[in-house]
Amino acid sequence: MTVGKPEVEGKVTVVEVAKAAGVSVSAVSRAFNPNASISEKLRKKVLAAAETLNYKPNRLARGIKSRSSLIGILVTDFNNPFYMPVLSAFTTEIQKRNCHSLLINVDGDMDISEAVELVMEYNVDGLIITSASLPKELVEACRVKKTPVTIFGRTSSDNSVTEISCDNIAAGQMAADMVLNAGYVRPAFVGGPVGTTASLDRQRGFVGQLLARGCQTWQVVEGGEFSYTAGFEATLRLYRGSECPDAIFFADDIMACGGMDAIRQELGLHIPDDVGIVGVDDIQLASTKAYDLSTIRQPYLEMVQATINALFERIANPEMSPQSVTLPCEAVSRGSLKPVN
Amino acid sequence: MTVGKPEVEGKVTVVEVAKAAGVSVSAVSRAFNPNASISEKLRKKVLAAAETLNYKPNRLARGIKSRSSLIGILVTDFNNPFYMPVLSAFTTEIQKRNCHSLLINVDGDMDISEAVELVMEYNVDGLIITSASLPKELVEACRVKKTPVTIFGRTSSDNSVTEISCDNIAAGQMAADMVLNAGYVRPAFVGGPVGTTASLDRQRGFVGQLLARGCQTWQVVEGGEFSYTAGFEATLRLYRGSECPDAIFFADDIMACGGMDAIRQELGLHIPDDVGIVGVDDIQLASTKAYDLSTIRQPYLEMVQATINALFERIANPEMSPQSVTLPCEAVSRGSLKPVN
DNA sequence: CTGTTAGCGCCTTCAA
DNA sequence: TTGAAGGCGCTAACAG
Repeated sequence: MTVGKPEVEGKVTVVEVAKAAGVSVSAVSRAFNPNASISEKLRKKVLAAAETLNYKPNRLARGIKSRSSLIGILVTDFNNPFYMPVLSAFTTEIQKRNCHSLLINVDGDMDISEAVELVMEYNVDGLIITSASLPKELVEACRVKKTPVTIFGRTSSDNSVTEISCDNIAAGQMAADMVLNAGYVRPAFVGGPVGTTASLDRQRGFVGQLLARGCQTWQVVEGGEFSYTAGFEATLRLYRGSECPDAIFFADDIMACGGMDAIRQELGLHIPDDVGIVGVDDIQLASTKAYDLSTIRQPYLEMVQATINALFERIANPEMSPQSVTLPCEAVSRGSLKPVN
Repeated sequence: MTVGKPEVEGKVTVVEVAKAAGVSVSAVSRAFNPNASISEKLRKKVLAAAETLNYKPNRLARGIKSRSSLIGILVTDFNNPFYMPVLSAFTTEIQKRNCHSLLINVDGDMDISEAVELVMEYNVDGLIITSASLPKELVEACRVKKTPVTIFGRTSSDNSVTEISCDNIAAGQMAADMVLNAGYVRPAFVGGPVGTTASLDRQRGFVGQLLARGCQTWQVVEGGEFSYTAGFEATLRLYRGSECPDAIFFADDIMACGGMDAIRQELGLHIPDDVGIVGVDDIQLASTKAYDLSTIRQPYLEMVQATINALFERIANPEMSPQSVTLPCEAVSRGSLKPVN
């Protein structure tokens, strides 16, 4: 009825292809399954027929019994620019493996538990959770359902679920070294969401290293969340106190950017001469001339790779036990710290 | 066998629930379908049984015959921060309607056509495409399959598919007015990806209004893509020429930020005194103190709403004809332009 | 309003 | 290796 591919009116299913190719439906099914036993000749014939009919297997129907080829991605912090390239990398990697991403936004009224139950309704082959931990009973539920889960950017004590993150304690230590090496003497730490292991570990590493190197004049304030505004306001609060720091380590870059703007625009201080700044992540913004932010880079591409690898390994082999990975961070020196002389 | 919900070993399906509730499977099915005819009493009974068994309908099985409750989202420009809140809003709105997002990254080697064919394999109920147009034959394919499509952030001449965008021509005009009203006399336009209607329309509106108000001393350069780097480099190119502009209108905010950094850091000029800057979008970055960028805001939340509304209307009523919407933009004055006196 | 039954499109035993 | 047949979990006629 049209040009090119014979646009079929009705649905084209295995039955139509089988008919056209003069074979059985199971032959068609097998032709489309990589690890089914079928002769090259038959497969060719089927594929040819499928081509002319413009047949595509229905993934939903397939997913009922076997793999859905759906990977659930639960995102909890959509406002943090850090997750944009992360999400991009996840979808790319997932697509490379002929699977696709069911993206769930866990920001609003939905909580992690609901989200997990939800994706289960789609029979996802695997589940990625960004920066949030999983209640014990959900871990168990996933285990029963044999759905591999990987948590990105978070570590917990127990290893009943595979977690990929960077070494946040080392990140804090590196930040301390950068600050002290540049000659600052009254550093402060501005924390992210309270209770987040990422933020806590960075704080612990930072303070620990300050103490180890004999620095006693430090302070800590809470930011409350990973956001520009939180960094901005925490910084103002910091300078309302009596002990004004000469360097600040922010729990992440977007907070650091907020803090830098507070320092320059509201407090009228100079970076890096009056105050030195360090963040964590190395988001795109950090490398702009406007911020030129020294930071501890999270190797997010490697983290994504590791996450995907771990996930698909366990999809292929569900009996495999969870295996966590912690990747090293890297210090990136830019103009927000005085040069080391 | 455990605490709380009776963790069932085997799969729990309509059959088990029906058995437990002492009803038929169709009763169970109906209990979970909003617009099925079933007495409140029966539904209660079924729901109770389902609750104790911890039953959840299998969406894939359901999707085979009727709605999959999957909405495909095709994203072409994952690097532009503008799309982060957009994506967040899309997922939120879709989830509000008890559907979920199948996110496809069309950045890499995959093109729109492949992506569309792909989501079709998942029987998506609807399809959202961000900032890319759809080849004619795909429009037809979607029509045949009765899958509603909505294009976000783009307009084309033909109205065979519903498109939601903002008034880019008016945006360009507003930018021209802002620039001229602030007293600049040699404005330039820096374009985005060549051939994009959004960029072209902004340019057309901008230049048109300049001419209408008697300004003849303008110029146009190509940026090539919506990115920080593209804006940065196009700006340097601009100032290598003989005609140095005293104001620049960038095709979008992220380009404008790149341009601002080039102007301040590389060229040593002052904003807004030496050069005035205007962008389009009003991304988060634009309102930071570091950039404080005057811009033409795209009403992205309203655009998302309109997109979702149009999409779900057509899902509910597939015979409805496509209907495009163009929303007004809003000028946002900040420090990157001299104040109007 | 409710139950029975026949598919949806595919995969996967089971024989041949 | 191939084909025939019986599900997978759910929905949608069709009866009652």
